[in-house]
Amino acid sequence: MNFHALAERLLPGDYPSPAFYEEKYPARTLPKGAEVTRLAPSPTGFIHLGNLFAAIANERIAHRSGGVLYLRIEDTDLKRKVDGAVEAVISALKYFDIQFDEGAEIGGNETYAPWYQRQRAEIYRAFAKKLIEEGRAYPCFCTEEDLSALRDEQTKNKEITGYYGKYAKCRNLSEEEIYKNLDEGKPFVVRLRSLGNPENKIKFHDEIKGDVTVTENDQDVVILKSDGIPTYHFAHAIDDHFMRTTLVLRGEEWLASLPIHIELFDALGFTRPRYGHNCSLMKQDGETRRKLSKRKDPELSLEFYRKEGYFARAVKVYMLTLLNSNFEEWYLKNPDADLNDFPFKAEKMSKSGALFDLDKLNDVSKNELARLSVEETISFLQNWANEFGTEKQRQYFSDEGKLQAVLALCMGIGGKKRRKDFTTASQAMEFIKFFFERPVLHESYRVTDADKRSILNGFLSRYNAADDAQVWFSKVKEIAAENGFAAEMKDYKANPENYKGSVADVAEVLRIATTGRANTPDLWTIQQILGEGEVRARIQGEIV
RNA sequence: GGCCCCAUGGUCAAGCGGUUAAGACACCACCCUUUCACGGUGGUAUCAUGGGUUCGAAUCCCGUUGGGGUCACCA
Repeated sequence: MNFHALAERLLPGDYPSPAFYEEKYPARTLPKGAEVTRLAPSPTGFIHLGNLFAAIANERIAHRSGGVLYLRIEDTDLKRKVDGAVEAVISALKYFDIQFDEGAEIGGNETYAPWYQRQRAEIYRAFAKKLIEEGRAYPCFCTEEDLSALRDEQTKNKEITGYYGKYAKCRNLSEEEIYKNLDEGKPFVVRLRSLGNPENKIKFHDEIKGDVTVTENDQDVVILKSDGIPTYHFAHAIDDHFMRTTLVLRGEEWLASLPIHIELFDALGFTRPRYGHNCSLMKQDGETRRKLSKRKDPELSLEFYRKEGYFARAVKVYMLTLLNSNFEEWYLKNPDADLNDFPFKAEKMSKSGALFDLDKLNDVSKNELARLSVEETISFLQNWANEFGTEKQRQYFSDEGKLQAVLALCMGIGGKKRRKDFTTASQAMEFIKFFFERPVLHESYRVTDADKRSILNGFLSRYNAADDAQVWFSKVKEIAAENGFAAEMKDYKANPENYKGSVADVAEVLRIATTGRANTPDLWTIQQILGEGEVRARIQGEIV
């Protein structure tokens, strides 16, 4: 068979030689040990926690080593394209401080452009043509029906499915048959002529999983689809070679196709990059757990976390604790260090998939938010409110002095210990709501209606906003004594049967009347912030 | 089903042949306290299973079980 003639018929025209491309996309000059990693999403525009998880790992490894992180868009499948998706990916990741050095819509080092695979069609065809010329690839005229019939038959016979060996019908088509099909205008794909034998095992070192054994590939995989666009596998080999990726860090769902990639790199005469296959983030789904899925878990989209108002750094810290098991310990020891100073290591990544734990994220969030100053908190809350808050919430920011006082109280500024009441912006806004809006729903009082009125009236007759906290509380004690409640906690604890309750119960009545809630930060301070008129009005409103 | 990966408390996990099997989250109790939050002290709870190897196994080997992934002209 004249492979050159066939190649010319299949992919007519002159294509540059491999040497040309080797020169066009030269090896990078980078310091020793520097890693070139990449993110290569398809442009669906949807990113979830799992993507962020992988993105952080790639970013850290590139930048810790003084290397490069680039963004390549795998748009070989037209069905997946969504407008504005690339910008959405970039901005979502930027929110978590993940910056690309080069790539689609970013630019940077133009040497390795373009970063959209559709714009790289020529190079894929050049190498496909070369493989055809070498007899390592061939046209296949099988239709989708042929293929699914084949699959059905193989399934029925309990054989391995796929296009391989004796099942690869078009593999040994005669020259006449090929040209006849071509003359008839039949569409074709280009398949790799696999030389592998699944009996052979390949020992392979994975940067995360360690030594793994994989089976040699024997599938004649499609490398060029009928529209002349490469499949992922082929594009991966070409792009990661010519973009000079040193470390391919990707999800472990790719481990199964690693044999294909190994054979492709060999067939093309490229040196393989190193690989690390990271486990995916899992989600509890009923009795079992499964990989996060963009279809099934919309609540795990990054957008969800922005809407809830999770603090970006908190999400990142949590991801880091899952990513590198020694991160948490390091962070405890170096609470003030830059996160980027953490010595991130691929080999410290877990081999088994971690269950996403919202409790833990919330705990991290509380701690992170408790590190902020009042000013930082205001700007964090305001950014959130401007985008996701209600009109009323945005008005909280109009009286900045009041807001500062509220936050200082709720965050425990000035006290010995910071409070940790805030987990997200939306929750914090809800938490401080009663300072700005009269509570509509009050928690139920636990004293009798008569006691409630008596306590509230007793407070109103004594209340003076000029009182300091001590005087104020001594008045509360008076009210307690007057109504048959113990003024001193220790008296109550000693003889609970002698009292209706304690001063704590009295304070609770005042707290609910003032804020609508049974649990709040210090009540005296709250009343100071609210002002005498507002306090009286609220309490009066509860005496009906 | 074939192939591959994985397996320490409810969750994330340390551990690399000898430990009372760390730590964090969650949970419980107590302390602090006018409530809550914070903080403090203590507690419940883990080596999937069966065989080896070894003086000695969570750690090494084999089987079993369980979980996950993958088997496209999608990535």
